[in-house]
Amino acid sequence: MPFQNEFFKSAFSVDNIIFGFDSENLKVLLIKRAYDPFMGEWALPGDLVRPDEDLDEAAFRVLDELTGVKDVYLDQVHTFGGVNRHPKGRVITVAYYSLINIKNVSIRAASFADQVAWKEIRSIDKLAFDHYEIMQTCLKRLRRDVKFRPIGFELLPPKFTLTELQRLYESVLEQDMDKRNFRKKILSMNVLKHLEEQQQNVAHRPAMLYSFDSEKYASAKENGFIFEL
Amino acid sequence: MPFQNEFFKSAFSVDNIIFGFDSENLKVLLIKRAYDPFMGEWALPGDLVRPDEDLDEAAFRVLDELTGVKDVYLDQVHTFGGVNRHPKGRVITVAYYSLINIKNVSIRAASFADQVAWKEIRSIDKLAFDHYEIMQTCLKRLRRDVKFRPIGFELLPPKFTLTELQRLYESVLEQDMDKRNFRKKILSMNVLKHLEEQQQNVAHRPAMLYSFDSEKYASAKENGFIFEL
DNA sequence: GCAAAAGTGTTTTCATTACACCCATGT
DNA sequence: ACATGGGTGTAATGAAAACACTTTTGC
Repeated sequence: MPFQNEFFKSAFSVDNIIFGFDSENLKVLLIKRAYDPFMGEWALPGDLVRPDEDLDEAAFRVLDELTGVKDVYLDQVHTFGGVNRHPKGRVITVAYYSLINIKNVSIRAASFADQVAWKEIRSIDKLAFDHYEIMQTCLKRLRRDVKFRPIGFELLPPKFTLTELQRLYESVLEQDMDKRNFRKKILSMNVLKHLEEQQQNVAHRPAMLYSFDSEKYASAKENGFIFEL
Repeated sequence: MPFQNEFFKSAFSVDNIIFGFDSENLKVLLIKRAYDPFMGEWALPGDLVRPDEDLDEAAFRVLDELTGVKDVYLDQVHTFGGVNRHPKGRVITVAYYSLINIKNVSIRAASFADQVAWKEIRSIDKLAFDHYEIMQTCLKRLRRDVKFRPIGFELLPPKFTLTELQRLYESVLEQDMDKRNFRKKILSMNVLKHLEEQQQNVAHRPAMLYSFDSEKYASAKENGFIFEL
């Protein structure tokens, strides 16, 4: 299998679908493109992978440049390689999705973007390149993953109420859930730490705060426990 | 995001994990490499993606060249892009897995391989490049998918007995199942066609033959039915 | 005192598991 | 007649779903 030059006329990129949650709706971070092609249109943040960079590294770099956050949940989803997906040449792109707490982040325009903004998922109906398809694929993946892994917590602040957690799941899965059953189930999993702390300044009975207990989760998983919502 | 030349010094390939089942064990199709690097070692079949070829096309092509079969189940799994995964340059590879009926296939050596052979999964402990890791990732994926989609049938001949189907699931999932419960469940899904035909020449009561009924499955799926084993 | 969300158990329904014997065929 | 795998039902258990009222706070 000798290497021929024609095979080296291609490039690869990563594109990030960065999900966030604002206590109401599931959102995704988009950029307005500053260059052709698709100048002025909304697109997923992404970049070409550098020659000395692993794929995951590239995805983390894009995320960091845009949001300043590191150490977040990030997972590869799918690689899109249609011959004509990029008008300027053969570029295959590896799609990643990440989950971040929207409040920890002050987004900043990067070199490749005029504007950066959180957009409600449901309001998006087109994006540059094949990015709309990529977003839908990642959304589908998120919906599947969130039921089988405790990743929802990544979208919330460290301390949260059970109702916030429920709203998050309802928003991601686009289905309502029963309050009592939700609590029963999530608490029975024994992955939450019940804090001795309440909400402040709310015009109703204040809710107790919880945090995700990664130690409990790790040891439960050791014993064959499977998170499933 | 201008295109710079240094980004075009890389190549991408596809690698196929081709699963088969011989009524006993889960197997995977491997090649013995005819060229350096890793000449003489067992590896996954794969090839560089051609400039005018979609990723999926490339995966189908590799499969076809090796086995002569088309129209089989094939799914993208993950993209491996470590900087040094290929000793001769930057090559990222997109891994696919496919499921084929081992008896329909007469494997043939391809240009890039001396030998081609079905190897029992459990007997494999190393492969060229990062192919062992790739195989493990695909195996994990197969084990997950097979529980949620009716893909197991792809590994069997068109007509099969319920026991064969059960052995397949046991072999893929590496766990024994109860005969009565397995039958009850798979039959209650209503995706099998009960044929008026039996096994021949077996030294025991002949089993009834079944086939997968893709029409029943399609219409059940329309109505929100979810296959789950 | 009223609005707003928090918190809390029981019953019903359904799916999963565990389990043992007779049947049809080839040799 | 014996060895081999084929084929069948029921009872017990546990998980999921449905469902309504009291509590605490801010205004």
